[in-house]
Amino acid sequence: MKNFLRLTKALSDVNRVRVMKLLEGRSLCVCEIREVLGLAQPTVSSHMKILEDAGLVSKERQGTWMIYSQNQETDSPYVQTMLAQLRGWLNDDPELCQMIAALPAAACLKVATLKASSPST
Amino acid sequence: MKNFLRLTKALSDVNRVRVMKLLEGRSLCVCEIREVLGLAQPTVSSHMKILEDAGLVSKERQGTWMIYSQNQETDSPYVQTMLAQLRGWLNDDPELCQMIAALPAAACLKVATLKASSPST
DNA sequence: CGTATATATCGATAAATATCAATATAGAAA
DNA sequence: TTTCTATATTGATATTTATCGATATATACG
Repeated sequence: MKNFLRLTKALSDVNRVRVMKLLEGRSLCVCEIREVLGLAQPTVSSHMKILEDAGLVSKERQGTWMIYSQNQETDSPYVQTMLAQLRGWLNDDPELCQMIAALPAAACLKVATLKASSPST
Repeated sequence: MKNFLRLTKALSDVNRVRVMKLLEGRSLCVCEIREVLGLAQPTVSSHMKILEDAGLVSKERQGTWMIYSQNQETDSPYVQTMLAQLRGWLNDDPELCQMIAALPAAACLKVATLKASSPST
């Protein structure tokens, strides 16, 4: 029950649902999420911690950036089901469409990838 | 988005989730729910209104009782999916099992049914 | 009609939550 | 090391929410 409630509570805030839908497109760093949602950075970090505790997202450090992704490798049936269902839901939400369109073309990620695959080593 | 959040918020309270699981067994009146959950009657009415607004339950008056049921006839895909999934979830939750066991054998409903099908008319 | 029972609504209060400013931490680069 | 950038944590505040007592409503029964 506790895990189930962690999941439903995580998905009961509009900004956290937006994050989950944005993460369907690609992984995002905190600064990108902050930009798109128009929230303060600590607020975003707080939301991401709640999503992580619910098992909905995983994170990976890339230099100073913390890259958040949908946690597809979860072993929670609740999370598995909700991630799959969410993918088919809310796809015509106008505000969400606007946010996805406003997402820059992976500014942080591009740099991070460039650095990771840099031929300098 | 608004409807989706109504659903997740409705399912983000432990007592409301308990109600939904209890309603899998049979319909319940407010007084039965109050008894099993150990909450005050206005609290239960408040919870049931939230579940109803989310589309998760329907109600039917039978005399002075208000009988609540799972809203299987919903046209919301969110609700349809969650009702179906919930049925397979939390079935080994010890507290829930205890509550289901503690449910009297449809005291209110029996009387209501007796009256409804009474041969006195 | 008045009484009794079940439920809904109202009003107040306590707990939980979302938010942000300030600060701390961690890694990268000079 | 020092500095810079990105993120996390802390502390305070405002909003939301869960809860209950008191009251209102609605139905059944006499």
